Amino acid sequence: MVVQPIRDRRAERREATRSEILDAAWELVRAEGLAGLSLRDLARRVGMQAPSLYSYFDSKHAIYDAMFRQGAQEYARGQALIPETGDGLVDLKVGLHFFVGFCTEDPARYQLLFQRTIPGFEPSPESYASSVEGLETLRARLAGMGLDDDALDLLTAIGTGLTDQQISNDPGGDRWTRRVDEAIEMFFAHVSLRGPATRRPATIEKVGKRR
Amino acid sequence: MVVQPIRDRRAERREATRSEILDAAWELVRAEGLAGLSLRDLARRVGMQAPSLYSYFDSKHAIYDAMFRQGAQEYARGQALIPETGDGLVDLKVGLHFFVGFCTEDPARYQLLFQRTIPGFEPSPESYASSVEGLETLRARLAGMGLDDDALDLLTAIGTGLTDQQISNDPGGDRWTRRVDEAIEMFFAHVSLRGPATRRPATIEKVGKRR
DNA sequence: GTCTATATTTGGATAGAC
DNA sequence: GTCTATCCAAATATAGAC
Repeated sequence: MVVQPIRDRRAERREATRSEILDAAWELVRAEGLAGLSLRDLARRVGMQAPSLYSYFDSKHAIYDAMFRQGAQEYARGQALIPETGDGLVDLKVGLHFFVGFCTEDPARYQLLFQRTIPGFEPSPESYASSVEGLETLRARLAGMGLDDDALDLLTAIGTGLTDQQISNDPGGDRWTRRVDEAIEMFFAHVSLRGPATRRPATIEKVGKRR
Repeated sequence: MVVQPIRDRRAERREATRSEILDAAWELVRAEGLAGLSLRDLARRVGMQAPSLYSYFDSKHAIYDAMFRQGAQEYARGQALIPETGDGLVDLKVGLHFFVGFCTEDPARYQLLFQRTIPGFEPSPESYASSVEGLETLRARLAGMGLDDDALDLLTAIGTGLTDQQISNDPGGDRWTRRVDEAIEMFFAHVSLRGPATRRPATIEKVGKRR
């Protein structure tokens, strides 16, 4: 028989309020941009005065950290839920649709998780661990298809490239997201060509101009 | 015989100071991040007090705008200087090396030109025109190779993807920049396959999770 | 053109009453 | 736990003397 642990109503209440604050914070950054999060505005949204927030979070960075953690967990959970068919091409397409969709549906979250543009903010080790989880799931799946870390790097570049162009140059549209399938076909054909032992063609030297 | 225009020494001096201020602004954003540009710091770097800057620029945004214009002109000039061999594969490689090199050598400039993360800042029409120039050059070159705007969009996604991953996850390194050649080979093989009239395979539906 | 002085706003954070 | 009051710092921008 399972012993019911004693409920701590105070702790439950506190958690509920924390969660409410975080929800409001997400709303705010979606509207004002990630850097536009201010404690005054945030407090007003939940019907508090700014100093009251300090009963729930030690600092503004602590709020960012909790948001980072939430976002990373959402990503890892979504990633884990992607069905696998065994057909590499199909699985890659579904996977990239998930990634690009996840990022473009909330650019502020994308910025927080993948771009790190908040000056002075670094996720705590625990929060960072959550973010590694999603990438590891992806790495394992690719490995199952016989693809190594080099292929992973190329794939993530394609994913962030489509995402970034979509967000920067056609927000709310689908000028780049609609090319996910084509991009995966291109990638798939490419990695299908090279076996385990491959030599790379000669490299062109970098042509750059200094200011 | 060419008539020498009368030199306006005052205007020359003024232009020199403007230029000096902009140089200092670039140094500052490279060190502190694009959003970290403050008029106090900037003034101190050129031996002025903050209000004196208003003799040269109407506002902080005007400084960003001048920087945007400079960056766009550098990009357009560099783009125009890229030699063409007529060998499509080689030309694409050289072109992407230029783009990725240009972006990664100065992430703050990349952010200003291509990502638009400064809240409230939009380049003036004249400055924006400079930025379109570079992209148009690229478009024309691709057209010369028989590649349309769809191919252009895919190529820019690859370029910004490699750039973004490099800057975000391996700053100063070459984990992604060293894959430029491979990425172009992948892209080239892909666009070589489809002729002018091509049908795309069936599309996989988007799999997304809402928060 | 450059300065000092200042207005104005806004931000994060703390002290202490209740 | 929540509030008022306040501190402190930093930012852009303006006014006016020199």
